[in-house]
Amino acid sequence: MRTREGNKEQAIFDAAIRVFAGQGYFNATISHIAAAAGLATGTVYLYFGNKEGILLKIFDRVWGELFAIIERIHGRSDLNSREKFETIIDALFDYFTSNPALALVFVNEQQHLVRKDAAHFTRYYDKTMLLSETLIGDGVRNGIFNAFIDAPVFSAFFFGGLRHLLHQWAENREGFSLGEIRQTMKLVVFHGIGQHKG
Amino acid sequence: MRTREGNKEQAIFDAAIRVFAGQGYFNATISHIAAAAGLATGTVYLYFGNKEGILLKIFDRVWGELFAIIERIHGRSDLNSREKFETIIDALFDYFTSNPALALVFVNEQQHLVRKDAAHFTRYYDKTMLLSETLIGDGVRNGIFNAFIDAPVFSAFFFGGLRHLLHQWAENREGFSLGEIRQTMKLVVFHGIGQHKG
Amino acid sequence: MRTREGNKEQAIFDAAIRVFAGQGYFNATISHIAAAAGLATGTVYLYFGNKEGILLKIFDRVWGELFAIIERIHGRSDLNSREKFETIIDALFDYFTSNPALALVFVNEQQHLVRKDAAHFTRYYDKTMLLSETLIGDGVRNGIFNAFIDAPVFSAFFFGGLRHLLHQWAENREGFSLGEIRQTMKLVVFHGIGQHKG
Amino acid sequence: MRTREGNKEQAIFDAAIRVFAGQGYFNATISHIAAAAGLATGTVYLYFGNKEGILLKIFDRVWGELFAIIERIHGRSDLNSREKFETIIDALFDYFTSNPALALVFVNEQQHLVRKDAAHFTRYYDKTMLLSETLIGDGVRNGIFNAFIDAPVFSAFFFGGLRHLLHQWAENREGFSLGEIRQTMKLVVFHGIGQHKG
DNA sequence: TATGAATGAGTCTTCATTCAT
DNA sequence: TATGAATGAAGACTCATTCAT
Repeated sequence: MRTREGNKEQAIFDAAIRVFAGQGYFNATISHIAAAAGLATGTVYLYFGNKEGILLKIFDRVWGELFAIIERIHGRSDLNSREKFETIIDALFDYFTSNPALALVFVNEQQHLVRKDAAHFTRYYDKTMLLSETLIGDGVRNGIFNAFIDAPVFSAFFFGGLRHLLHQWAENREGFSLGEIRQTMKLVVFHGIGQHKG
Repeated sequence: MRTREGNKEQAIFDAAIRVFAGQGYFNATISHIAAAAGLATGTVYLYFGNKEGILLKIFDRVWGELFAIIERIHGRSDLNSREKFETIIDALFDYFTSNPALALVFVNEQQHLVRKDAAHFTRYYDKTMLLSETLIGDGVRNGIFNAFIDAPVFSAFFFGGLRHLLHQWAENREGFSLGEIRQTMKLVVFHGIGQHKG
Repeated sequence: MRTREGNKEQAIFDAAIRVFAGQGYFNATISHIAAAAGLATGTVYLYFGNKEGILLKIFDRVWGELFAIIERIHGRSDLNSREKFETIIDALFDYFTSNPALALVFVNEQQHLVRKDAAHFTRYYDKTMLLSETLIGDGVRNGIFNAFIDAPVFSAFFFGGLRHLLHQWAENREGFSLGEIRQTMKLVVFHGIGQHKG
Repeated sequence: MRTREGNKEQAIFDAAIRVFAGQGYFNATISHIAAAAGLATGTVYLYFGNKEGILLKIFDRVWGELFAIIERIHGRSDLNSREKFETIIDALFDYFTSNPALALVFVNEQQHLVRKDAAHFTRYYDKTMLLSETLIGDGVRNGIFNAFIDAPVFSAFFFGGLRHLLHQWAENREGFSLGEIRQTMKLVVFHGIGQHKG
């Protein structure tokens, strides 16, 4: 028989990320993805149930990995709350650094899946938010973070800001320095932009 | 719905916002929009060149108005930089408060237009970012803002955070209190989440 | 607006009968049917939900009309059981005489619908069989029909024979004389092929 | 299912009958048949040229065997015409009794092959009809059958009736008793349903 | 203008068939 | 032979857009 040489599923997966990133989920066609993977159209359906299934798998994998990363950092006892936040920022950027196209898909195409199966997709997001809120709560208790912060609102704000920066960077890697981004985020998140005398 | 006296363009405009917000630009059909406006399918094409044209006009109008608002606040001499930022936050939420559907369209569907005509669409965004950067620069010069802040990065972070909160609020107005959101944003942006003794 | 001129639904209906008769349901394509009706492919979907829907409507209409015909004859008090049977034979052939293609579809394509929705499609058949069985029961009671006949089996046998003759005639109208068919059926059904002396 | 020693062609043959009977020729897939035979998809093509070839072989075999059966009975000198007919009825039911699925395929799927290669497929049918007509001619000559019977029409009627009863029985073996069916067919065919006094 | 029926290009998806192993 | 992964042609169906009224 014709054995599976190489990893075609991975090839489709990668091609889909590139194509979705380049033209968006709705403008992308299966045929285009197949061609980008160097395969025939029908082959895609040997590995994925349908177009949406590809996107689904991308998000499942990314969210799964991101959540694992965050959870691991969250669980570390050698870091205080502030250091955890900073480590998370670094880890997230590290995750996407080698694959800007993936960042674009992650940032741009989630909405479609949420519409189709909100329950499935808010799960990861919700869990992540929860972790963030716990982290803030811990920080407040330890006197590291301000007690006046509304954790859910801050978490959403933080996630949105991070997401947008990721987007800007992925679209225009020359215009944005990753180092600058990480640094600024850490500073802003911790100190705000306000000048505090003393 | 019967259309009010010749205001068909507005009817289509409003219907499109509702439909785009509800199902997303790509899942929305012209016929559905027409029906939501109480008009026949073909009538839509008397007022808009094509489907994309509707989305385009929505964004042109929203960005135009948002930019005008921000510009006006930016120009006020009775406010210092911090107050300007806070006023802008309030103004933006005020703008969308009466029309959450518009917020959803604004937050979710811009990417499509950027893909089609990046030049057109980054113009408004870029101008807004510039204004924000100027504002920060002023604040730094006046000792109100920290000098270590990278203005472009902060502006993008701020925009992203704001956008996401807008999204969360629009999707789930019971779950998020606008007052809480505004308050938290102001605090976080200015003070950060870090606890500063003294 | 472009008003519905002629009866497009009927045109599609008729075209579908011709195409289904000519190549069979599965070999027929919507595009072919549309072309046969002098319309664009998409137009078919303005009048029928999908391909199966066309076949369904054909069968619903034919069965409805056939059943009405049979029921009417069954209800006549001026005919005895034998005359009713003979009148039914005539009426059925009359029904299809002007539309042999319809006969072919009726005879060849029912199986597909039965597979999809047996409940829906055995209803008509079952009702018809019931009518036939009642008719036979009446005839037996009146001493017109033999008491030894198993009504359900005979009814099915009769239906099958009729159906096949319809098929043969529709496929090869020169080879089979309708008059001969009707005459033979009546004789066979009533007298059998056995020679009875005396 | 493990294939028994090299009898793969038969395994495919049998599996195809089951699958065709269950879902119909057009809904059946080669992969499904292969799986039902416990073989790989490609293996099917080592034994059959293509999908249609499987159906073709089924019909060729069945028709060949049925024809042989009928011919043998037809040639017997120890039976008169009536007895031959009755023996044929019994033999046909005997043939399918052990394989209802085969009956369903035989009854439901012939039309497809006729469309593809009418010449090939009417041959068997025509030969069988001819035999039937000869048998009737003999009976008439011997005073056993009525002279007024149109032999071709009767033969077709008989074939159709038989086919349909076979179908009903194969689909619903509990509902129809084979004994009842045979008995009724013999009676109806010979005596008709009419009550003959004296 | 307004209508909504008609169009047909464009896509997803299936599956008979091929082919490298 | 046997396998089952790979192919790609074919077809159902959708929907933005057009157009006759």
